Amino acid sequence: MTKADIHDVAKAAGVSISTVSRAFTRPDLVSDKTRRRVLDIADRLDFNISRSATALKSGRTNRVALLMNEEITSWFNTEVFAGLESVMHPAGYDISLFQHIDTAENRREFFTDLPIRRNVDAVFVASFAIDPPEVEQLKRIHVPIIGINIPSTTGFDASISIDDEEGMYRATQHLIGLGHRHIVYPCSEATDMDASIDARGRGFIRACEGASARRGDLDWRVLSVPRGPEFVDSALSALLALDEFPDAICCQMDMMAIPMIIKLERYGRRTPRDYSIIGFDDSIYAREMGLTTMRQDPRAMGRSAARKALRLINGEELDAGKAHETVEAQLVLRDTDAPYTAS
Amino acid sequence: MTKADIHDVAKAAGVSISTVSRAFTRPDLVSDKTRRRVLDIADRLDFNISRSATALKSGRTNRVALLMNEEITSWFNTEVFAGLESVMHPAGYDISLFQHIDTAENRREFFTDLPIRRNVDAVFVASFAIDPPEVEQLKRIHVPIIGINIPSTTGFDASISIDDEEGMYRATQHLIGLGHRHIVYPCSEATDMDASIDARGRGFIRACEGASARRGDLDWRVLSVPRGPEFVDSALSALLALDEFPDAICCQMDMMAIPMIIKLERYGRRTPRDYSIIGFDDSIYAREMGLTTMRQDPRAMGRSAARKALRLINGEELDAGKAHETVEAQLVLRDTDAPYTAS
DNA sequence: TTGAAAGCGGTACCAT
DNA sequence: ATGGTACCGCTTTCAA
Repeated sequence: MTKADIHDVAKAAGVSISTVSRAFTRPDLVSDKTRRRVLDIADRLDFNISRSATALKSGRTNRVALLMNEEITSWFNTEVFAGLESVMHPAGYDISLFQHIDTAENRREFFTDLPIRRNVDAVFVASFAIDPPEVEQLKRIHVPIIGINIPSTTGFDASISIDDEEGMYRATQHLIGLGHRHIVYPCSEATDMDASIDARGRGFIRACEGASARRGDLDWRVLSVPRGPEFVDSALSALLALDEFPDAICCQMDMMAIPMIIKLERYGRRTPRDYSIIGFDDSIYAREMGLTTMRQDPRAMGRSAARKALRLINGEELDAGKAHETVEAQLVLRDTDAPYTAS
Repeated sequence: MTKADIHDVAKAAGVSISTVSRAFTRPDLVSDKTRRRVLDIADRLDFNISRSATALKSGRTNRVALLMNEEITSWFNTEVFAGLESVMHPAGYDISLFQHIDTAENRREFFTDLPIRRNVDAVFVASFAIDPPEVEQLKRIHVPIIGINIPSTTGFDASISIDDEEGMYRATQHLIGLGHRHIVYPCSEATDMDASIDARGRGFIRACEGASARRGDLDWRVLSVPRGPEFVDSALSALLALDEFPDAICCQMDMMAIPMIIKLERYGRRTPRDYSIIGFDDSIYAREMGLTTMRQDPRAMGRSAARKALRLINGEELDAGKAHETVEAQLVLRDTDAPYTAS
């Protein structure tokens, strides 16, 4: 017995295939009795509407693309994915994931082949910059393009981004406000890919330059180390190589701050007794560590982006001025910051 | 100008739609010259083969389902997903994710509605137990069912699982071998869902009972605390409430071990000076923490499961005895274990 | 090597 | 409320 199709169900139920179809997709157009019988028989026959057929007929694909810079396994990317999924899945969409749109080669391959062309109903771009020619190529697929944490909204139909620059500015201001005068910003080197990270560095610098101009006694510096699995150790050794250990450390992200706290403890440096440290993200273990940090909520961003996408797919207008959204990071005060005390 | 379809391309290239189709899917059947021209024009017209149409015609869906107990955001689930994705995506498959198949209600809903019926080419079940009636329902969709970390292979066409019981047995043996005689196993309460977790507890108990029988001087206990975001704090307070602080702590997972180390440090308990501790998973920050742990590689399991699925989808047989695989966890020695010394 | 045409499994318009 | 039917966009014989 091969799989039953719509005709088998129609026959078994003594109705036409139109009625079977309607019983599934427009139940209100079918009499109660008929609908119940049809659905019952369909269930018995293991029948279900084919998404491929529906997609073909409707001209939609019921699929969206998600472009990511690196891997989905990073905290940020996973959360974004979970947020998108929580809205798109119930709406009947699959998410087709394209990771590692990061190296020049991968990018070129993706943007010239454009494998998603005519095969997705929307495209999400998560946390990387695409340059103008790439935007142009993307637009050729003629579907909404929604950005998540993107540096420029040019070419995007909608977006939601965190204000990294302002967030890190406020984090730095917080440390300065506590009286710290020797502040270090350990970070992995800027890439032209990860705009979020770069913006954070600018926020740190702006806060420090402002404070310096106002008071003049601020000793601050950026400790830039190569990217890679060893970046924390690199930052750590750079930190320990300084003439004087800083009062305060402003971290590019929690993933820098958390191991750093653990390792500094092994060198006898304890927070907040010996130094204040602040993270960025409020990601895994931040709460357990008691890490003071700037919280962002990538899952909520994913949800918001998904809702915008659904509206655009359905041809609805986004409320004026609501297409592009910026959200602020929130300072979460915990146990790794304290007022400066001469030691 | 509306989107070009296969006819537009055919016309522009002066060939039939058959030739356009073949130029994409069976390039070898089309003359070089023709193929080049067709593909060129297709590109110019932003044309691409429709996956929906291909799927419909071929009877395949180019989609697989992934069933998860909780959320994709857990370390294990993310890694499994990444592993599956790395194989399935290049093979042309989307992964349709079904999270939270955990509560009785969600399960019932999923298994009776069976929304994936006739709409996926394979089903992956990640780290939860499905009971016999549920297996029966799943089988009604008549596609391969592949398990990842499942307690029983009954009803599955293929599977790959880690041997949690043996892994935790060896972890415990390691601590006993170091001379520790007072060992505690903090864990969150067993559920009938998460079989991995339960098996680990059994491994701990088996090791302890064995050692007790052999030598008799072992003081061991399981510290079971309610699940939830506070489970580490619950375990910690239970631990500190013991009459005597243990020599060694055997953790159900790294997510228990890592915060515990950090928090114990604040109570003056340092590892490995005051106690040994071992984790399970080798997940995030384990390396940076220097945590001695049992490593598992869920990403590799995802890849393996995906490869099995592709073979089954293509009607190939799996090598005899290779359908169901069990892998061992690996002991990773780092800095949180040391021989027992009277203190 | 290429073209014509019959479906794949539905949807939705038009009748009744 | 229900049925008949053209068609969605491609794949694949079968012929030429």
